[in-house]
Amino acid sequence: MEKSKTRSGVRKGAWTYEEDKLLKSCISKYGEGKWHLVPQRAGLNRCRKSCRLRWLNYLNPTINKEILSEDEVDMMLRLHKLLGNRWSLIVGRLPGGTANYVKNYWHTHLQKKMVSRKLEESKEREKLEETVKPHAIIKPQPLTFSANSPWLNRKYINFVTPIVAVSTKDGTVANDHIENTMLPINDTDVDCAAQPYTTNSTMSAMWWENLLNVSNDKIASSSLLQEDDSNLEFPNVNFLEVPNVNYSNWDSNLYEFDSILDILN
DNA sequence: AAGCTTCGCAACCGCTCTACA
DNA sequence: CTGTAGAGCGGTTGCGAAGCT
Repeated sequence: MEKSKTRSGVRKGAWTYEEDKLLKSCISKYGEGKWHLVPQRAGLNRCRKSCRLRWLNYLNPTINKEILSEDEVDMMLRLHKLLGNRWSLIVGRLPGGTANYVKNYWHTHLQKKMVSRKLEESKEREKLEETVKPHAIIKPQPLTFSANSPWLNRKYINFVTPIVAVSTKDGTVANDHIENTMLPINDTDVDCAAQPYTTNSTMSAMWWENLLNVSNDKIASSSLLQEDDSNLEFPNVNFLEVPNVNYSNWDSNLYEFDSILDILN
């Protein structure tokens, strides 16, 4: 650090006891803030930034100069994970600290800790990957039908009953979707495959058989089908829309997010 | 004991944000 | 809307103390 003066003649470098005394008495007299006036008021040959920094990082009596406890260090790690290098926000949760102190502490103590922790984690992950073979996951696949499929051809499924009431977002039922409509297997999951609704148990069993035997090239996701009608191998199929989406969970998630922000602010 | 290296922290710098004319 | 000044923040620097050889 240069102990010389700047071009404008303002002093730089370490603060002397006398300078500290002048700054302290100035702040106690006029209070914090209006830093551009502080050098003049205090009779200091320092820039306003330097005065502010000296007060906030060193002279302010609210600063807690004790060594951080384990809990506080743990809190700092968590907050840093959450907020990144936003020291002013982090220090807001660590009473008595200063942003500069927290920043310094992070760079000198915790950064290494974090690096070594990450290294350990990646080693453990590598070990796991060596010993544990990944499972082949068999996911249920949605089913598509060809236009000639007997399941959807009226001459074969004339016994199939009204197939399904197609809900609209406002909850009304569109009766003109009766032909070739399909019930989702589970009406809470719009991504699931559609199953023709039939009162005939043999037909139902055959449908399931068909589902299990279907070749991969016949598989398409229902979401894809919904995105673009041109992809429909079977364009007349209508899928149930979720009639009333329950946003209560979303609301509660938003509430939790707000709570986090409240804590941080 | 002397010289060198490492570490911790105070302080500076440059940039962004905000308020106001 | 734009320009300007003050305030604040995060990155970086460099001094001095502590530790090591």
